Amino acid sequence: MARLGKRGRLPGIVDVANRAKVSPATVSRYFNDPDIVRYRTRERIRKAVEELGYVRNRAIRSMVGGATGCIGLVIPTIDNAIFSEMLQAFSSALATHGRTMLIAAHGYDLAREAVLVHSLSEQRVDALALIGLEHRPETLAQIERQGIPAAMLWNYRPGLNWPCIGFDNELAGRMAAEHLLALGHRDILFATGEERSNDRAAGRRKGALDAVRGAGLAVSDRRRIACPYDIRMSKELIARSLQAGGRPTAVLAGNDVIAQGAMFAAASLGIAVPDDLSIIGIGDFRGSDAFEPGLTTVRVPARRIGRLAADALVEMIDWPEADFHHEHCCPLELIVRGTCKPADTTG
Amino acid sequence: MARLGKRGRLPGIVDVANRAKVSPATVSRYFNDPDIVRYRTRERIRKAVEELGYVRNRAIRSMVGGATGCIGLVIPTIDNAIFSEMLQAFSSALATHGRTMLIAAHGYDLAREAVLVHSLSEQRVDALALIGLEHRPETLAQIERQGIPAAMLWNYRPGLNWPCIGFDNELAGRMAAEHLLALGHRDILFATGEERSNDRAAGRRKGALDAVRGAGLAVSDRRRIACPYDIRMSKELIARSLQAGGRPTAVLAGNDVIAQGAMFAAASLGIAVPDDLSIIGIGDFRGSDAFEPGLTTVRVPARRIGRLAADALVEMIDWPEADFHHEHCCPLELIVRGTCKPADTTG
DNA sequence: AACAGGTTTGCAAATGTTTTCATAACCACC
DNA sequence: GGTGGTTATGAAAACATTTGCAAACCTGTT
Repeated sequence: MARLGKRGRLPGIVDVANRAKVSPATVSRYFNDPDIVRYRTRERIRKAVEELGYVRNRAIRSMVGGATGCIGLVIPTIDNAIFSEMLQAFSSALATHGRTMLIAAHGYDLAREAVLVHSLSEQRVDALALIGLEHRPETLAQIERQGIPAAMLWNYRPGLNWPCIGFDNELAGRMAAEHLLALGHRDILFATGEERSNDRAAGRRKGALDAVRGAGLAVSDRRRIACPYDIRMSKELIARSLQAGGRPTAVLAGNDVIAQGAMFAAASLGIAVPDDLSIIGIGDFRGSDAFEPGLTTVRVPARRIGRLAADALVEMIDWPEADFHHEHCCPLELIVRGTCKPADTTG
Repeated sequence: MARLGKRGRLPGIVDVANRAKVSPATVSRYFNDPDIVRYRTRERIRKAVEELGYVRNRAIRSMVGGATGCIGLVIPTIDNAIFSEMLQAFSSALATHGRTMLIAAHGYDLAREAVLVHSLSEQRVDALALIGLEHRPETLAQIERQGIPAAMLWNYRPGLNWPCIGFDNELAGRMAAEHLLALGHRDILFATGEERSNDRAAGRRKGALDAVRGAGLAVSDRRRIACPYDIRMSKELIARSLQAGGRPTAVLAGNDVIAQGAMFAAASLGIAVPDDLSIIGIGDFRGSDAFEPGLTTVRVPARRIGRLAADALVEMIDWPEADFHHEHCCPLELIVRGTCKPADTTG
């Protein structure tokens, strides 16, 4: 099917070797361990490479048991403010290690995730990063069987037997809830993310609900809605909920996009934030600080996770014997800005 | 340096062949062109593959002139709302063709772009997509020498001798300006993107400025600012400009992020939009419609570009002889929402 | 001039897959 | 059972690189 096409035969390592009057072996060493080849020889090779426009084939190294320099990332979706911050950090950290990022998105479908992992195995990625802790058994089996170093990102649970770099999503939910409780809010609308194939959203909801229940409060079903990851849809859903009689005094949003939707919902209904309604988010996305008023939120260390994950995976590739225990639970931080104020307790 | 590590020897095609009592050639055919192998044989191979957990090595195919199934995308930054929409579309369109996306970000640095293209060549990507029309000569030379099918995305200029799929950035700027002019605005603040290594931002500014100058208006330097791609910084820059005496009646933002910054700047200064200030953006990012009021903007077909680009590249890979002339100038659309109203011409 | 010790280099085998060409198996029909 | 024409399979070469081992080459010392 795939034909050779226009690209005539590209120069190979032997072409370079011939031109530089050395053996292919030496050219190989020139690339992989330059220090062991003599300066004079090195210069000759450099020149030959330049004249021929030789580009070495890294893909092929997988044959000889070598590394391809590609690291795979399997992600629910690219089109997501907070993931893309992490992505950017991950990819640039990888670049500093001379690696490239192979990316595949499954659209919050764990069955598809399994096929993506398989497909990335076919490319012989040197390592693999997955989002979340919840995966199909065949996905995990595949990774183990292939012996690919892998890490799970974004979510954290102690005592997992996989490297994992993330934060405690339950804690995030709890922190948001506790802030609201501390401000005296007793009637809170929980607008959390959809939980299909998404253990992060589920964790946050659980944490938030546990906190308010722990405070002895009941949460009616009317006060719990699941929002998609989309400002406009969140806005509509929340607006509808806010219009139904008996308005809550606060909204706890599963992430900042939902929180932003909540702010616009309030604006569209003429509800003043924070005077008539408090709103808290989770994430602290870029731009959340620019809102008017600035969004109060729980900051998630997205860039940090990306960077740590890249470093950890590269370490696992370079020292396969060493048995690192990569388990980072990154700290969360409550960022108080302008969208929450004490509940009116005069009622 | 790179050791074999824990992954003991993985089963290869000959292991499968032995177990299935066929030759490696047949196993190869089983994967690449199943129809030509007899059903009974196919079944035997299927079983052997399953029992051994064999995963074929696509990376190695590059050796035999085959395709790796990887398509490279070189992008200024991943962490950008509008690119990530395009990215998502590109990657899922690629997935439907059974390809994976190798991604590399250069941070608006064309020198780094050149090294990324080289590094992607080393991975033997089957095709390459670049953002924008402006690139280092060595970048282009590299691509041509390697004979890699390539396309330039996002920007469009007719008569380029590279495949290109994008839209007319000058036109986008002009459309925005003309909308404002048609509403009677004569004093406009131009808050466009930074132009270092960014021909898209430059084009938009030029188009906008040409339009107002064509209408016989002069634009003072005070009315032109360059904003980074960041809501908060845009907000600050624009707020500062708005506070300097003689407030404009409208802001033309180089993209929706800047426009959103402008909206918050106005909000922070107590300036009513659109009553006291009109704002128009370019992009129509996800969420721009949720703002209060909804952002008037020029819609850029990000997802369409991603999809078309993926299709075009795959076509170029599959039929290397065919001389397609891939040149798509995607249409723009003015989306009128609530942030612009006629200028108060009573003054 | 010979030698020791270390540094550079070349040879050749090995790697996992595809592909061309030739051969073997199969099928339908006489 | 033989024949001709497909169709399915196998053998072997080719692909671009790495690497263990051994040979060649230096540099300085006796």
